[in-house]
Amino acid sequence: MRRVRTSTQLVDAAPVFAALGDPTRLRIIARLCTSGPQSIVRLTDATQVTRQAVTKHLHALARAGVVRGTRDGREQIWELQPQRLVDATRYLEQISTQWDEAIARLRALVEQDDP
Amino acid sequence: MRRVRTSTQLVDAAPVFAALGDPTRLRIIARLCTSGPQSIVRLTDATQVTRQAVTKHLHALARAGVVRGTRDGREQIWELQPQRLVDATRYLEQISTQWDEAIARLRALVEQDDP
DNA sequence: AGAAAGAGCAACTTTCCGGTTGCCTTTGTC
DNA sequence: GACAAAGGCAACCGGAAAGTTGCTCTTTCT
Repeated sequence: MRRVRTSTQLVDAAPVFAALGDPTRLRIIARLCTSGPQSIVRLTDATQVTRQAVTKHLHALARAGVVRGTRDGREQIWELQPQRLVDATRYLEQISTQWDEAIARLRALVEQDDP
Repeated sequence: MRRVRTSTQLVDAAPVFAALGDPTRLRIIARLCTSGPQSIVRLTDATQVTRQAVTKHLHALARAGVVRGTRDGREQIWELQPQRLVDATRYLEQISTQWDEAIARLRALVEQDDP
């Protein structure tokens, strides 16, 4: 089974960025990574929306693989799953690198024509 | 004028991630950074949607500061504006770092209680 | 045992988003 | 000047997404 690498990367990256593209979700993530794993109610008072809204956001983040939830008694504990974030970082770095190279080529071309 | 740094960063970061959270837009960005600045029609045949759809996406990207367009004759040339992407990368790195530190603190706590 | 805390499920509303179609303006070229 | 190429503008549509409210269920605590 052959796969085109760049295309696969691209399709994989979009949902992660989409998951990060909401201020409430970003706030949840920030809270999760400063204060560690915690329950929904604790996460809720970090935001300004309902508990159910936070629940939906957590499921969205879980669908993107950014977060993981485990049951503990009557509480559901959510924790960060940083691998996908690292992947996203790599992807952005790669884009910046490619762009820098393109600019370098362009500059070389210009200087060659007009030294 | 005083500003809360983390909050400002958070609010600024969300629109950039939202802009990156669409496969078609990611494809446009990839095309822009491999093949350099180019017009809408050239960008359109890198995707599988209409020219107007591409135009909308470009405006969305411009609103997020990821891309910039200049008029040249009857063509509109769009080019990447990598600063925001670099900012986004920094933000993700910072989150990962904070998370690692939180994990380290947690581990230290556990080993202290149960050596 | 009974109350309260934590959470899940479902329905509903409102707004936004991706995409298309249709038409008009500007610019370049023969 | 006529025609084609590039693009802007506006209306429209279907679906997703964010958020709320209301109810139920399980677990814990007293």
